[in-house]
Amino acid sequence: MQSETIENYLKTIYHLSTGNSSVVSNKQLADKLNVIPATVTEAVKKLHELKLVVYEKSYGTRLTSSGSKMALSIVRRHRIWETYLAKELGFGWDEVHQIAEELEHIKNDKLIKKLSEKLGHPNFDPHGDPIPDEKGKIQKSNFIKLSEAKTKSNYKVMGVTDHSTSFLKYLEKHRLIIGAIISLKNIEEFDHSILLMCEKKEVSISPKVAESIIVETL
Amino acid sequence: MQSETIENYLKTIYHLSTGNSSVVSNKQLADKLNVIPATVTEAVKKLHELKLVVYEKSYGTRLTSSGSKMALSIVRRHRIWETYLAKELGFGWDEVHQIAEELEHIKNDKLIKKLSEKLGHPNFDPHGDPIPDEKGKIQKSNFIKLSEAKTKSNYKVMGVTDHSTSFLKYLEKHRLIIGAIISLKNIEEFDHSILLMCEKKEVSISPKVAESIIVETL
DNA sequence: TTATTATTTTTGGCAAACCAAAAAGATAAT
DNA sequence: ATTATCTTTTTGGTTTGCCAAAAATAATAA
Repeated sequence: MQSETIENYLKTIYHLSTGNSSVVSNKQLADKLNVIPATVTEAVKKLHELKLVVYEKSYGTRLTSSGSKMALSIVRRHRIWETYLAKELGFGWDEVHQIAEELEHIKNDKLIKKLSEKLGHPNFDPHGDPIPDEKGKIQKSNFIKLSEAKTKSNYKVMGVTDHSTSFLKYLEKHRLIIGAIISLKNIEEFDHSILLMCEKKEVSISPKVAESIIVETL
Repeated sequence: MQSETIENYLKTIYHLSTGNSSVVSNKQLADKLNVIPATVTEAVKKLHELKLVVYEKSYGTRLTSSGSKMALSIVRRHRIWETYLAKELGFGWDEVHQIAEELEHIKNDKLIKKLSEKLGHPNFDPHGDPIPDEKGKIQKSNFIKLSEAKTKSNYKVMGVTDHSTSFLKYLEKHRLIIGAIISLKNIEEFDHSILLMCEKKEVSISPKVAESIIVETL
């Protein structure tokens, strides 16, 4: 099995199994990898033989510890590159993912070490996702999208994922700028719009807007 | 045909056809690419269909203008990366080639543009090889091979044409590194070996070695 | 529970990139 | 010019990663 294929499977299994159940179905993998389920069946069998996953027929697939270790190293490479592209080369947050999808497959430990060093060993990438360290350890992030926030909690605005001028102008108007402290008052049941306090003023924002604001839990 | 395979063929044809005849044999390609000649026959037929080369049975292969354009763009990517790895990340000149072999296949014009910009649009890589510009134009140099140098003249080491790690290590040992000033003392009549002074030490090198060192006349 | 739907697996097939061995063609040596 | 040698091409075969269609299994709904 080609190393790039293995890496893409492991990475995808990793992403699908964090958050939800640690067992991933063939259908889920097929959808993410843009192949048909039959192809996945073949692949996970091979990965099982390589002891990178545990695959149980008609049940699902989960990473072994060595598969998990490998997945974390790919995620590390991906996020280090994303950070590097953004910080050192001035790429926008929306451009870095696609390029990092290719760069992540270059296996050269020294290269990643040098990149990380130059960046001052960052723990989070430009999207706020945590970067696993050399040993695969992940620093837990307290950055979330405002759309995932809970009522009666306080947050600090850390960034946006939509850089359009109109969106930034909108935020400016409501003082929802980087560093602003906000307090979440209510989430409407029927449309998930959010009512919050920002600089002693009440602001109501749509779920679409909340999706594009990154906040830190205080 | 996979784009990475195409790129490796085009690049290799390009390297083999500059300097010598512009027509490259299957054997030459097979040796460089570590495949058997039969594999090359198949590949060049396909490249011919793609109009990237002109392949004539039992004669050889040469690049078309579109194949040449593509080859130059790959060479550009390779040499930009080599320069970047050396200058920005502090890799040694003997390490950069191997890593660039992988990085060169990432096709993203903006990425190469940004790297080149950050380096101040260099015209030569750490080995002294010229970097084609965006249009494929190569800055011509008046560099010569050390094997063509004359006695009692001074030269500056500008590059090499053999990028093997063992060769670069050999040069490193004798301080025959980029920028080194050498003074040619004598050329042996019977075997054309060269005696030179480099950093106040006498060094004797074989014609084979001299063939792979590029120098500038001072 | 039985029918319907969704998922998974099996089977047979395809294209890419390679190899080994044999046949054909070109080159060089005597 | 006629071997001998080297290079090229052909032929048949492999592996990898994929797909399509059908069969088997599991999950869901009536």
